[in-house]
Amino acid sequence: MAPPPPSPPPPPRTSAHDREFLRGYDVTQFDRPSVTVDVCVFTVADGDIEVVLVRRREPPFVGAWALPGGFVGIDESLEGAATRKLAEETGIRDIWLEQLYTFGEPSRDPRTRVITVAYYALVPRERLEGQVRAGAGAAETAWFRIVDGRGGRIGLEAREGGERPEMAFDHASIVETAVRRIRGKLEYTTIAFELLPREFTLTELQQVYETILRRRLAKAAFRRKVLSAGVLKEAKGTRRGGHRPAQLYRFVGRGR
Amino acid sequence: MAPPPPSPPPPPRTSAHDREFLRGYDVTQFDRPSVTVDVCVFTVADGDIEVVLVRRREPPFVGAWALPGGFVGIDESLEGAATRKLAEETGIRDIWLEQLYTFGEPSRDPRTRVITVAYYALVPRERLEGQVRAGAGAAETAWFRIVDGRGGRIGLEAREGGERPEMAFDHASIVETAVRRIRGKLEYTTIAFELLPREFTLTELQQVYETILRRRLAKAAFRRKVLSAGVLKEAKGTRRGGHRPAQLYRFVGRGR
DNA sequence: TGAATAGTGTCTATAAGACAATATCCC
DNA sequence: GGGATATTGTCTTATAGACACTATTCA
Repeated sequence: MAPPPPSPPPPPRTSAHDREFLRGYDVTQFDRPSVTVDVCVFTVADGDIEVVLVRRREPPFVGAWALPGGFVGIDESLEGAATRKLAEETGIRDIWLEQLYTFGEPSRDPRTRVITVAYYALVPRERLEGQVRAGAGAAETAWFRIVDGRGGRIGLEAREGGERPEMAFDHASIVETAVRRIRGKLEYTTIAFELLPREFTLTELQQVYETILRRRLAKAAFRRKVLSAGVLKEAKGTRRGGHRPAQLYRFVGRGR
Repeated sequence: MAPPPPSPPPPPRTSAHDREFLRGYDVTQFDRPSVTVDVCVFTVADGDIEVVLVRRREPPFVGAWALPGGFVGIDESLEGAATRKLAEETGIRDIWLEQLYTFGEPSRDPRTRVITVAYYALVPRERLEGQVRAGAGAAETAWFRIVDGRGGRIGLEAREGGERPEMAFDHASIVETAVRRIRGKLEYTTIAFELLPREFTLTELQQVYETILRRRLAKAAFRRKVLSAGVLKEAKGTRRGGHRPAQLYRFVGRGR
């Protein structure tokens, strides 16, 4: 092989010509959509997936349940906006967050054209005890169990009385997309660990998988597979509770 | 189980209160980012992945290579905008398209705050012969081979002389994200078939997999797996060429 | 000691990888 | 027939699922 020739220094990101153009650039020359973020925060509790919603106290959809979210600041990153709105409206902070999908049908918001970048978050149940409270723009926050309905639809569990909570905008569709994404990624990523505290037992891990996948897994095979993946490290103690104590593990990812 | 009570009719999507509010709603009360779409069109040719780029003839980044894309119309869906801009700038139309990710770092465009919703598309090589041409806003279009560089980076193949084509904005990062996504989804979806014509041989299918995954696959195992998946139907003819002719297949998905 | 859960061992069925044998075409 | 590729068969190895057995704690 011939040795590679020396590479020239990279050109500047903006040229002098560009800078001149930019001075005369008018951002108002096009009609622009508004951009929001919405966040689906999920946890696993007692064999169910749950999502946190806030009750709207401003139009549109006053009184309906919505995902925490809101407008993106002009100098704010998308993930930054998602983190900020989540903290403002629900008090939840310092959690794992990942972009889900961007929903932009022209009719999805009755006010005007609004494109929303949806995120999903997974959080251990314990982290939330006493932490969730209604903040700015939210009249109330609550957890809703996710259930699988007929026709493969995924939605909120019906209340006593049989009616399902009404969701604002296309947020029901966003939640459904998020649940499908999590189910898909569960098997080839390590997102399950985001739903568990720092230390956990293999049975607790298996319960997370069983809840999200909606089926029982064989215990022996599950343990073999998880342990051979080499992403867990034995922790010091055990979890005790009336029976044989269970070894605690910690997620360490590849290596270490 | 108790029989479910009759469910009340769903409430209207917007209430009278909402409508009154909307009459007075001022969309200009917030600073709004601009929103664009960008499209990564990939094909597989001669053992390489290739992406189509257009040379910019307007600032910023005049002369640099960019993904086909542009501003989203105020009443236009995101996918509609992606389809439209792709046709306008490259002449490519009627192809499979899927949303990739939304890039929104505040500094990613020197003009103003621009959030871009990126899409990726897969198209059979044959479909493009003579179809790709530079259109509105593009000085030139060209195909670039994708190569894996040191440190796990994915980028454009260097030209003769050793320099790599300069890409506008954060488009190099978008292309890299798209290639990773395709590599990941190849194994658990049927996107590979989007890269092949209506009828193809199993060897051609295997070559698509080998190109994208960058490794040789065992022929017997590959055939067993693909055929047992039940998504192919034998087509009428064979592909002839100096050797034993190969059976043609057609992708039919589940069932039929 | 018994109930309950943790953890391990074994057998079988299935799938993946390696390798080779056979089949069919064109020249 | 020879070259080249298509297609199938077989053997080995790895993995998943089912099932049962052992281990440990607390009441």
